[in-house]
Amino acid sequence: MVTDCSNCPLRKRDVYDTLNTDEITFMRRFKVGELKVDPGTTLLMEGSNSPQLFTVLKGMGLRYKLLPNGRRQVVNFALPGAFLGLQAGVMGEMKHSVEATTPMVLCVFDRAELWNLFKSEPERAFDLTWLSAMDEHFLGEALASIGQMSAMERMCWGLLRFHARCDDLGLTDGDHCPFPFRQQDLADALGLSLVHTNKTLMKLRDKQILSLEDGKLGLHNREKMEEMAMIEVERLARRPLI
Amino acid sequence: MVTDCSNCPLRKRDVYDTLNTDEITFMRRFKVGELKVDPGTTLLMEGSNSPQLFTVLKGMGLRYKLLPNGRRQVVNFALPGAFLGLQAGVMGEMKHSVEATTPMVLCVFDRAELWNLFKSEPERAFDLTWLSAMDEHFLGEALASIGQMSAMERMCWGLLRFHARCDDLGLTDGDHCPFPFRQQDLADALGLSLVHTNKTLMKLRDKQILSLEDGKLGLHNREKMEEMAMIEVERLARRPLI
DNA sequence: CGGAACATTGATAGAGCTCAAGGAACGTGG
DNA sequence: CCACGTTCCTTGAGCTCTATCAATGTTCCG
Repeated sequence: MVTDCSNCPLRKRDVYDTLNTDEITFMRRFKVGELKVDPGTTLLMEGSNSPQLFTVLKGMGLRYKLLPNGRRQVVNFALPGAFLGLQAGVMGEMKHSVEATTPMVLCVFDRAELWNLFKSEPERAFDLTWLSAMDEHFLGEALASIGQMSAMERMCWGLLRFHARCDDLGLTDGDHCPFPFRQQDLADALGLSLVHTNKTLMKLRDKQILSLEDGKLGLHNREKMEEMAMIEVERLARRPLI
Repeated sequence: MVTDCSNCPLRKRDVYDTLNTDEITFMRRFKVGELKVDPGTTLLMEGSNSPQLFTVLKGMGLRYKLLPNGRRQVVNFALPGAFLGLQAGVMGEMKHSVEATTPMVLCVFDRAELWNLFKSEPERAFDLTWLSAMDEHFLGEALASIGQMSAMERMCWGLLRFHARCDDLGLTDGDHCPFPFRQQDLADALGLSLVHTNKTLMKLRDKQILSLEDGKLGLHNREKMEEMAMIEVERLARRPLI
């Protein structure tokens, strides 16, 4: 049973822009199907030129780059609402891979239609650029964190950001949000070793600042974390959804 | 004397797409003027909502983020052909600052016209998204380098990338290319301390791998550098120019 | 000449890495 | 139902890479 765009579960959230009838009609045509994948599935591969673009409907995944020396950099987390494959869409080649961490459900779009979107749906095209600029913003912030902050600061930054993103999506329950990733994934995202990631988490647990177990992350002292991460978590007014 | 779009000095380079007459007409209307600035001038400020967008015609600058603790992360170098201000254009706020390092000449565009560009010039809109995706690609690579590589590897990566970019623009002279930045800038770009940046450069100089003096960077053993940086420098076929 | 900006170099310390080992949870097959 | 392998988390020890501190050198300019 495929979800219809007019009934998109994501779009009901406040953070997402609403669409008029014509726009929904276009999206319905643009969408060619739905894809359900198991954990561990590679959705897009670095260097490949996928004929398909995706929007995450449910579940979580990882965007990452593999280095020739075997190391891995997690470039971002893929949460519901994320648009995957834009690089292949405009540049002809993915610059990172995307892998499912949990079971996922994705809207599938035909890449060949992307050009029509730019030609006949300038609002959607604008939204796409918005999403791209947003990804760029996030990457810039990640770069600044990894380049300039200590392990403890990075950890607070990363988990605060993740929690805030979940909050926008209505996935939080009080201080808690889902966190289906391994410590190794977190380490690869923050540019830390697994061991040091574990020890840093332990310190934060000992201080009752956070909890992380059974795939649940709990932030019990966000003020302290924001202080260490040197950020104030801004809440997004709205964001587009493709 | 303002450069006319039909006579754009950048567009003559092979790497840039060519435009037809209609497209040039639009660009001419989109372009509202030219700006010359001295070294040190801040072109765009993080958090601001600039009414203007720029394309770099001549000169070089830095894109950077300042952290509350006073540290700075250089997010990218701004070279001729770079489009500045897209974040403010689509998201309403710059997420990093841009500063001139050398004297610069910039094409100035009216941000209010950006929406018209999306509505009436889908090819240009597509190009804009291309540029945004390219920036995202670069940031992802930088993140992987800073997150996963040693100081020596990062240094080789950064300088190779910079040199290759200059090469695309025809700014190289044999192994040499301009490098008007301070070691502190390089340090802030690579997430290293100034002292360690200096020592790493010294090692590479001692090994005759590179030279860096009088604002000129020389790569004398690119093979070795590529080996350390774990990259192969790909040459871009073409890229759009706004 | 004095000061500012930038590059260079040595000494020291510490944050974070690697190596190594053990524990907990879980699924599979005998 | 238990043994065993696998995956992930945890912890200790030692070491190294890189940061920080401090000082000196160089160039340029007012």
